[in-house]
Amino acid sequence: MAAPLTAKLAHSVSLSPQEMAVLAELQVPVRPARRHREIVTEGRKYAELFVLLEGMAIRYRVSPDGRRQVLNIVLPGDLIGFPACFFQSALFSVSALTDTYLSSVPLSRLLGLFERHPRLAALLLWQFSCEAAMYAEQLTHIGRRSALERVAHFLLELLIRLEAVGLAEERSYSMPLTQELMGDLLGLSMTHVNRSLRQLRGDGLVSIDGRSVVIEDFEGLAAIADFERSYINRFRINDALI
Amino acid sequence: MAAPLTAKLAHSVSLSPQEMAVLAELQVPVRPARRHREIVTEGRKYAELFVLLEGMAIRYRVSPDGRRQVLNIVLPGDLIGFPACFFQSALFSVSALTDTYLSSVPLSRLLGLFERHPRLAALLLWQFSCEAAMYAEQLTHIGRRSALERVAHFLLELLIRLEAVGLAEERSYSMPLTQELMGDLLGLSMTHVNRSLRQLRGDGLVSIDGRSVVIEDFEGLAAIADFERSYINRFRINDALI
DNA sequence: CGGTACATTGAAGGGGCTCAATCCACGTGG
DNA sequence: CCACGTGGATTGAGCCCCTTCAATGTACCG
Repeated sequence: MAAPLTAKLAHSVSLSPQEMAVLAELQVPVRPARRHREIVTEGRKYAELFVLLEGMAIRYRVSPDGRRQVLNIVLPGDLIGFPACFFQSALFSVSALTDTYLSSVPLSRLLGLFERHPRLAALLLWQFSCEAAMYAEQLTHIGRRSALERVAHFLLELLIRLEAVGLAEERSYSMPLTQELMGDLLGLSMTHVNRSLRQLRGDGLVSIDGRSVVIEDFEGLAAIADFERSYINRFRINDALI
Repeated sequence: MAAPLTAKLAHSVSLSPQEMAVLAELQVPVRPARRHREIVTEGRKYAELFVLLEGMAIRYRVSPDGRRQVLNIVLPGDLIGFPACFFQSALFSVSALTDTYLSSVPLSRLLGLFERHPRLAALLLWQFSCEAAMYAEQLTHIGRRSALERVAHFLLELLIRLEAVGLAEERSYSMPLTQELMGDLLGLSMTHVNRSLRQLRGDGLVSIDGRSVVIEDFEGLAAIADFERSYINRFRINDALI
């Protein structure tokens, strides 16, 4: 099993051998969670964070009347359990999209890190910030964009995020979500997600065959979605921190 | 000038005199920001957090084509600048709704706190979690609820939040947002916000006269909005932290 | 007194939803 | 090996919620 959290952080800062050792300790022991299994359950109490080592998951919330909102997708190296473990009970659930491997970090150990490894603490704060910022981004998309814009943006954002963790080729990847889940993520009905995808396909911007997605015209999609090339850079860490 | 951050945290945990002293230091010196002035500007770099001591503000984002999304409302005692100060440049702006007073906390001082006052650090992490959780909540509202539900929920949520900081009576408060801003917050057009408010007024659920809002039928609104009585408790701190 | 900010209301159109049927791939058990 | 069930994708028809555009009212302020 790789150490995706280490890899992710090493992209942004250079880690000392000691820091890498501490991070490595956060990523063991490894434990599996199978597809469709809940990793975090809304309403339950947690005193730990999880590191997603392999596979994918979604954060989501189901309202009493059954409407489901997917908040975002969790990729390898991401932390699971912020903000959940800071509350008396988790405010939303996390469910494995594929078979996954996780490690668990007790809250006490996390807080200990903050005392003893201030630089790592800053990096973890930054990771928490990324999660919060992604919710805020998603809010602007759902609140103010048309269905076609949302779908186009989603396809590009996923390409960039998957690429960053080595799960996509230059212009293609395997779609982890069903159209129904895409709808729940984008605030659309499944039917309309399908129609939007059809239009993008019809316009030659993307090819979809089963799970396989090929971005045929990045610029064309980016123009529809108002997608920034430098998407990933928006989340760059403040160098005053390190 | 009061110390609203101290007051807010003291609601959840009992603070030692020393901790209260440290918190007090975070809330000086005081500096004003007038109505409509930007406190944080998207794209700029920050190496500090702000504590909102008095007045209100909004977090928001404007897309290149002019569409604006208000993320949420900032009340006294709230921290401004998470997640902004952890990034190379702020991802969204914060603007004063009223004349406000702020204090500024350099990032280095914040990180120092994490080393020297672990319990306060945990409380600050919890505050960050609250902000992230509120974005996630807002996502589920905008993504999956009708206009009437959103407006009703907003009116109740604001009542509870304002009450918690002493800015509302038991069932009335002064509305800090224009209908246009409500629209930008709820992902609706201003026109439709107006119509939704009219319907709620027509049904006798709420009275609105100028800025003054009176919740005439809490239960009726709560039924429409699927609002939980214990809204504020959802964000209760994990007692394993303290 | 004119200007600006905000609220209000109407009319008309469309984007996205609901409901419903169909199709396809796949796995599973008889 | 086939029948069947299941999960997912696709497509059509109709409609309604919400948007856009537009006009008007009203309070406040320089």
